[in-house]
Amino acid sequence: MTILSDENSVVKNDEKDNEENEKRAALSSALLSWYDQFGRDLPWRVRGAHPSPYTVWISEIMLQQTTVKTVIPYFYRFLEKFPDIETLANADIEDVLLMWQGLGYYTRARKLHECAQYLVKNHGGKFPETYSELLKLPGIGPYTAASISSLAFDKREAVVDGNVIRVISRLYGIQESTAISLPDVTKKAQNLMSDTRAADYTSAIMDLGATVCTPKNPVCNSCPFETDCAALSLHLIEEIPKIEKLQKINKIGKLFWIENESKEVLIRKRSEKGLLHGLTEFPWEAVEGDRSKLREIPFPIENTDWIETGKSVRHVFTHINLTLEIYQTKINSMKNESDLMNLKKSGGQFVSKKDFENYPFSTLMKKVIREADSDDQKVSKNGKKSKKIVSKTLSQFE
DNA sequence: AAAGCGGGGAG
DNA sequence: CTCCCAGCTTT
Repeated sequence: MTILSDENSVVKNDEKDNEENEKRAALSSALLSWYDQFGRDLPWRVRGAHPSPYTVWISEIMLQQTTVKTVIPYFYRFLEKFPDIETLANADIEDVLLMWQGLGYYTRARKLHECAQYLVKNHGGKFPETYSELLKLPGIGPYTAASISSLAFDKREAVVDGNVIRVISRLYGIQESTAISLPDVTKKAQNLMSDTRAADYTSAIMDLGATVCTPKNPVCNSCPFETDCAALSLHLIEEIPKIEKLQKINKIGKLFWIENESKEVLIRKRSEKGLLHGLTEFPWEAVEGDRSKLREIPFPIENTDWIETGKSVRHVFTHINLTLEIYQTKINSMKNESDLMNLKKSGGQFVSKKDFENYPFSTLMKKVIREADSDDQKVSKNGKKSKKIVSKTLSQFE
């Protein structure tokens, strides 16, 4: 190679870099113009100003794996009850869970509480501004660290979530046969980010993914990237990004609705580990597979009739399809004295129905309450009521 | 790197 | 029904 050609090569690369930079700047500018005109107005968003990090934080945590529409009422209620970091830090975790009930992924609420206490203890009750400091906080991962840093503090930190992965992988025509490379997407998203309007860029790319570059039926003729989108020109919009789907398992189980003579119902607290940990529930047991694997009545109470109500509740988790058949019984303090003692010893307690509102139930248990608490019995196909007594003695217990 | 973790609404 | 939404933590 001659010196001349080396110089040419360098010049060529510079020109190429300049072209790339201009291209990115043009895309970024187009995105921001689109946002100025079509961006959404959201409760946690302040046009022309930056929301507080607390506001951003609460909304971002709530929005994880759920939808804007679902979050909005929770957001208002939560901020009214816990208006700032210190109030949240001093709150009882049970009250935080109560505000969270029905929103799912309850670890988020626990980490929220934990993080507030951490901030009070270690950061003077204020949020740090940098990505790396934010990343150290409980419950805050790469996405939320970037979102707080950019939205509240206008730092140039690119968020990467499902929306961004979709927009970026389509724009650049990333069509991996396996999983999308997160570092690759992050780098491209970071490059695309505006130098001057970091916060607005974050809002803009999220809005684009949510309203235009949607998973199904994207509105490409309204997209600021229409003429630049690789996936669109390749006719691969519906194929990108490629998502692998996971296998679901079916579970069947029984749930036991036990009332005492005061019409109070037995509840208990779930263990602190695993699914729905720490939430309130009625006793239930489920197994994988079909109902032949179920134990008759795994809940040992003497001298009582268990009633198969014919009612059942079906609930779908991310990775489990669950069906619970509801069994009922009534016990009283005279006939079931030792049972009552055992139930209390194992963590059960009787609570009146109107006090249910003071306990954090999952949506699954709320379904149970709606079903079990209705007086009408389910009528089976042959017109007969399916309610029947299924067990009378302890001999059928294990 | 993979699995676990909720709930809801759109199509 | 299926898909997937402003992800994080644990193993």
